[in-house]
Amino acid sequence: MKARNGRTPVTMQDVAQLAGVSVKTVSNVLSDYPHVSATTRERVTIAVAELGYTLNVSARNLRIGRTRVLGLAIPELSQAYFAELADAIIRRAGARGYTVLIEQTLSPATDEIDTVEIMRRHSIDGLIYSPLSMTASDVRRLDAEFPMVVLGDRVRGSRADHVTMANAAAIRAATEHLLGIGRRRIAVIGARPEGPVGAGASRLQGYTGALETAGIDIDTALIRSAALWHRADGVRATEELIADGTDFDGLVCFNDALALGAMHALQRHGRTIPDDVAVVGFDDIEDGAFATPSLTTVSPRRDEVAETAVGLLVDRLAEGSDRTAPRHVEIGYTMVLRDSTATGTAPGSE
Amino acid sequence: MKARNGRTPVTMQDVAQLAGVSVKTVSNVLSDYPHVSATTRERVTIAVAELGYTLNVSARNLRIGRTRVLGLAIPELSQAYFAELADAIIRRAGARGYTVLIEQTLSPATDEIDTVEIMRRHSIDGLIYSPLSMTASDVRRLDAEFPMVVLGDRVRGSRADHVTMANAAAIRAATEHLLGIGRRRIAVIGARPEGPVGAGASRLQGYTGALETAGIDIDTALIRSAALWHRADGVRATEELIADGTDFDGLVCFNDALALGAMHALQRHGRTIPDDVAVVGFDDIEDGAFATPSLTTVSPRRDEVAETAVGLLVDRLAEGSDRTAPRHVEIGYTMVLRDSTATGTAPGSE
DNA sequence: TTCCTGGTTTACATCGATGTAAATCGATGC
DNA sequence: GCATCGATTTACATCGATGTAAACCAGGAA
Repeated sequence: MKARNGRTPVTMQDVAQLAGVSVKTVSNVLSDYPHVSATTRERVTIAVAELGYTLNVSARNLRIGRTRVLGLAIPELSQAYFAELADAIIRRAGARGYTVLIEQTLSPATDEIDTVEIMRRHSIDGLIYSPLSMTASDVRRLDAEFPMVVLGDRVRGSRADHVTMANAAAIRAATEHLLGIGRRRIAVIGARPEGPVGAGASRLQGYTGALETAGIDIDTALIRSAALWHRADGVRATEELIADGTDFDGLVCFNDALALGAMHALQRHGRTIPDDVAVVGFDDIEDGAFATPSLTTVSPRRDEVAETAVGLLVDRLAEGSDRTAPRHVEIGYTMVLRDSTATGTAPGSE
Repeated sequence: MKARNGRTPVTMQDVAQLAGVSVKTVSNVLSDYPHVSATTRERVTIAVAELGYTLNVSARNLRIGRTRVLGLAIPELSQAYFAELADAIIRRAGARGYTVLIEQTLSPATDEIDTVEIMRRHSIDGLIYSPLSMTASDVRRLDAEFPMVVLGDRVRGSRADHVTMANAAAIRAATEHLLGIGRRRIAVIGARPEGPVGAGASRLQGYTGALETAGIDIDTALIRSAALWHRADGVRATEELIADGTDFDGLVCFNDALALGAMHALQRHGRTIPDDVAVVGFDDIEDGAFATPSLTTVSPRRDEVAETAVGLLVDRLAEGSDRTAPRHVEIGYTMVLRDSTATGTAPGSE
């Protein structure tokens, strides 16, 4: 049992032996315990280097009870918004000494299984959960007694912390921007077929609210649903809008992917943006800035969301207080004006 | 010590006690050991449910010596190619019972530190490493005696498995496609300022090779470098090309982000795609399909790369054989023809 | 010289699970 | 009735680290 085949199962035991000290002293050196003599510290350091010793994290995790790993559950990484969000979260978490384990909830395999359970199995310290839209089982998940931050809409009565976005206000501002440049027949893409839940519902409220305030009647022919908020859904909805002969000169999309899909479809059908149709999106993903024309959008301040989410979670983990009341932070938004709603000037100017 | 504050540190011990069996029996039930009587199994199952017991993964990891977590080190998730790759890898890994821990190597924080060391600290079973371009320290990393699959270019003499792409051949095909539609002044964006290393070098070879075969002289004014292969770099290079007064009617970009940035810049400067300049990219990210005009590109078969990488790694972990020789798989490519190189017809047709 | 003090170092128990090998048990075969 | 066999179940050691508390040790005060 002593002779190993190929791997290097060097333990603190081995290091201690080589350095001629106790295991605990090795541990002390490695964890920067202050009261270690310079001589000892050096002997241990050398022994560590010589043996190529690496700490066994599983052992430490077991002993300490923490893993310094955060889980991140998002619908799918291939959507730019989530990729950029994950990027931001990984960076923030890294800055605080945490690594991130990602689980995609939109995967067919994960579909039926409780994500939280899966993630827990990997002994994460806490979870950041960004549900696409809240389903019954999501709500159940949120009730779990587990350090968790939920992104998106708030679920009342849950024990989790929440970081929400000003969905309604932001889409309202976007809609008002279109009204402000003189558009009156404003279509909207992204309503949820399954009804008034989650981000889709709040965003729709923003749209209708803006129109009502402006004294414009809601035309249901202008309200289009989209199942997944992917580019292809934007194309589909826009083509239906065109095929139906619906007249529109403005388009509010509930995310940038839909908007980019919509722009693609519009241009394929010979409509000029923004002259024939002015388009606004939501999310401020990088693609939008480089699309032709560049896309006006609402930035939900992704970095601020990431920072807040990680902050809330890490705070909660650090505190000895297990039972702090759930906290809720709402992040603001910023309008990002670009060519897809530019007035007067040609799309080439900036 | 027995009364806990808020958490639930239910252990197998507790379950065993409640079910009136030994700890090992509980373990047996949970790990589906076949020789357990139905009665016992049920008693244990009930006790587990009643106490809300969850396995302590750290403990199991320590005992077993494996964590079922794979590390994935990529430059940055916010780049669509890597996001889509990560998506694919997470799915494949999930299908084989592994979760994925992501580390971004392009982060300023990680910059100086050895990624492999960081990741190891998190007790992953293996690592999939996708370096942006090979640096000296990268090569050192590859020498680590640790189950690892490297994506991209091959490093000779490394102990790691490699999954490479047909970089040169693919870009050659892309260039030949432009030649095929009659372009003769073909610019290229993506050469590396730091010299002939990695993917950039192979891809440049493909470009020059195609031109040479076609009997066209290489004009160095047409070869533009880009540091990061982001959209902004594509914009910059293109604008320099235009500002310099360089004449060109075709453009090969070493990835789609560069190409999308280039298209943006071209259109801003009033050039029509593909009539004035035909553009091809590389990666087949989703954005390309929805850009205006849609982008012709080379698909490096991301899913196949992901499947192969995960497969190689998992195989290696499963095998008892510690010292299999490093394996190398080269994945093919597929040309994806779209409007940015369409001939004759207007960009609106398909 | 003896006691005290505070910095160093160490022995030992422990985190929560699983592998090993042996004990237990009921039924079968002679 | 007793040995045997396979299915169940269990006691115990063990994975590799860290917390606790006690031992050790050198220098200064008494």
